[in-house]
Amino acid sequence: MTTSGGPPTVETIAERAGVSIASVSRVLNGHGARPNTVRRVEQAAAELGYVPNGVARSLKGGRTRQLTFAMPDVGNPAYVSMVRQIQAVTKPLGYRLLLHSTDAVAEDELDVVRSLADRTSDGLILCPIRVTDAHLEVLARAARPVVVIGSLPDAAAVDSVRADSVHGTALAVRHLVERGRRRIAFINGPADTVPGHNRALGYRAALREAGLTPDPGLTVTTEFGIEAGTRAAHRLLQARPDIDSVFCANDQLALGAAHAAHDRGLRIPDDLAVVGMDDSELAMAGQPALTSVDLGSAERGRLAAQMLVARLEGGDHPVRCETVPPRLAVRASTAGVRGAAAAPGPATADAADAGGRVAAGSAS
Amino acid sequence: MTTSGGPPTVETIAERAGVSIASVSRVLNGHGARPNTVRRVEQAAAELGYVPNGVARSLKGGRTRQLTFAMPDVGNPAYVSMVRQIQAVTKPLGYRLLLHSTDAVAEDELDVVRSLADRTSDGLILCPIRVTDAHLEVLARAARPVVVIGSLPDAAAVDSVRADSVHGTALAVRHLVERGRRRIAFINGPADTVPGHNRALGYRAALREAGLTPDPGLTVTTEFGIEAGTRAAHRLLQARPDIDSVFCANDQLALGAAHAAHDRGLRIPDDLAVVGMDDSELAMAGQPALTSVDLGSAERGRLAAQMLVARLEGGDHPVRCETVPPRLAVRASTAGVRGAAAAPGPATADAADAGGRVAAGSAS
DNA sequence: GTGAAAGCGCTAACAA
DNA sequence: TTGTTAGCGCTTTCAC
Repeated sequence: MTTSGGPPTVETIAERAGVSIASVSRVLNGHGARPNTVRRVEQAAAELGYVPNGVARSLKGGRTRQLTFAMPDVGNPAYVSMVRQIQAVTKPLGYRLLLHSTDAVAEDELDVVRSLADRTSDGLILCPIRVTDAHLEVLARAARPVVVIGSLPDAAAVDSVRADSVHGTALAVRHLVERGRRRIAFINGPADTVPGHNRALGYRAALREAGLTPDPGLTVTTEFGIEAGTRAAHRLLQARPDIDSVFCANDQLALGAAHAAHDRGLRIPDDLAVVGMDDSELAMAGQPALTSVDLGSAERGRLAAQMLVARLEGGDHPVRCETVPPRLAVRASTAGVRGAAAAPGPATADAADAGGRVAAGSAS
Repeated sequence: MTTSGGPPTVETIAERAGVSIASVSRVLNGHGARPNTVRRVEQAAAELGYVPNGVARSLKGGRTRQLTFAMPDVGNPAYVSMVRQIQAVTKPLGYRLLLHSTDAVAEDELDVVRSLADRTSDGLILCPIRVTDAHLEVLARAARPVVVIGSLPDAAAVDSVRADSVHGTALAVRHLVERGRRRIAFINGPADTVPGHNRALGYRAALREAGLTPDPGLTVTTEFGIEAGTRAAHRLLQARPDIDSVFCANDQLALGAAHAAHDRGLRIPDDLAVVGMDDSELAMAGQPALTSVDLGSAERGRLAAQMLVARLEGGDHPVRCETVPPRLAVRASTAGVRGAAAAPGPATADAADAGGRVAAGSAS
């Protein structure tokens, strides 16, 4: 059965053009042929509306030109901005992007890495919520290149891009101190994660650096989410009405905290300064607009994509580990006590500018 | 060359287990074999850490178990909630999800449909910004099942799920009228799209229904975005300080408008009531929380996924076209003139409750 | 129940 | 330059 009912294949074209399938393949891949052959093949292909079967091609070539991105939550703006940057890097190179939402379930993350063995994807960018020993084990045996967005032990032979939440947090605290705040509360996300732990470290370190004594009663831990932020802030303001500012582990929490403050009749920033984290669109949505620490989600996504592509297309090279420095976007929610609005465009300062030593060792 | 250096294949296992590759395949697919054979094959597979090559499987079977979702913008919360629902439906069925951000470029959308011919994906959910004749032509020849999220001519033989922006808009306007507002402005998104056009229709119709005369000076058209909303609202409030409420074509615009109102010293809702659209997380982020029309992004995503799966797995069935009714989430930004806060949980009302006739003909 | 062999659609090595 | 042919790894007849 030569020309059957299905979609056209190289064989269909070969028959129609009166050449062999090898010639068809050559012409279609630009591997040179006699002008006359080229013309006939191209015409036949056009007439039949031929599109090469990508699966067959992949089977032969061993590459699918598909990349996978696995992150905890599609809904989180920080990950969405990673998706956007990854697309920006890989799409022009002809890669398709497979999306995986792990809902922060570790077993799901492991499965994604394991499934690289099915040859369905050429590489993976993994954004785990927490790296366990099981992760390291599975990553070591990964069938395809993987780039991790997050902190890995130095021993792990895996490319990675990390944020620096220690210094990011410090950036926020220092900024509040500079604006004259002294009783700086902290609404942290889940503490049993690497970033959560590092933010707590950065917070305490920056307070001490400023000559302030960390007060355990000023730290609250909760899940991420606007409503969670509202509840946490109410609890905090109830127990400690003396605080003059609050730093939140992401913009959702900060927005929730701002709501709570308004409910209690507090003015922002006069009575309470608020700082968020991630510098997502939500920060602009605040009333007033929120100062926010940008941990470089977009930059991390871009770097990870570039590293993965380099691993796939470049030759072998040593394991890379990049750390993206945090930046502070200053807005009206931390304006000086005089209540003056911040400059129109958000002022930014990277960790170094703000007096930070971006120590690679303690980075996360 | 039998057992080479690459990853294990059916042949590797066959050798190790001392059986034929056919038996390996049968055992691995649960097609019955002698207990002893089963045991030996399973053991060999386990020892080798065998994972079937998905590409080879697809080539043979003609299905990739991959689905594609193409939408205008990964960053838009409305599409993100579609992604989440699509995942929820398809992941348990063993499908992977390919994501495509078309940036609202029509040619990109067409390419996605055309590329179905490469057999790399089993089906597509397409969310076009505007359906042109070229779309219809390409859709008619699609190599794989497609479900469109959006409005299609009745003649198109393509499954589709549509929102009802006409009635969604009317819901918002009626609600404002009920709350005693009379000078209701409208900040619309790009007007040269089907939804943009329909929102304009719904706005005017609802005003007339309430006995109010649409005033062209009260409608402003702009791009989507928080800052665009702020600028549009400033323009509006400058030219027409008499307005008592504003309806915005999405939550970003509404948030921007709320900012502008605050800047001008207007109180929400007392001086200006604000209604958004999409009922995204941004609505909760407003100060006060924004009343918002939910056009059912999540529901549309879920339905589209179910329709696609039905098309792929069920037998043939007639073309389906579902319309998702809008809902109104009432929050503090439209509280009554007395300034009382809305009930804690958002009250919702579907189009029918609010007195609408959900006419299929005019739906979009 | 099991094995040999065909073939999914393509690319590339080899011959002519 | 062109055609013949051998696989890529898998599933599935078809004999035995």
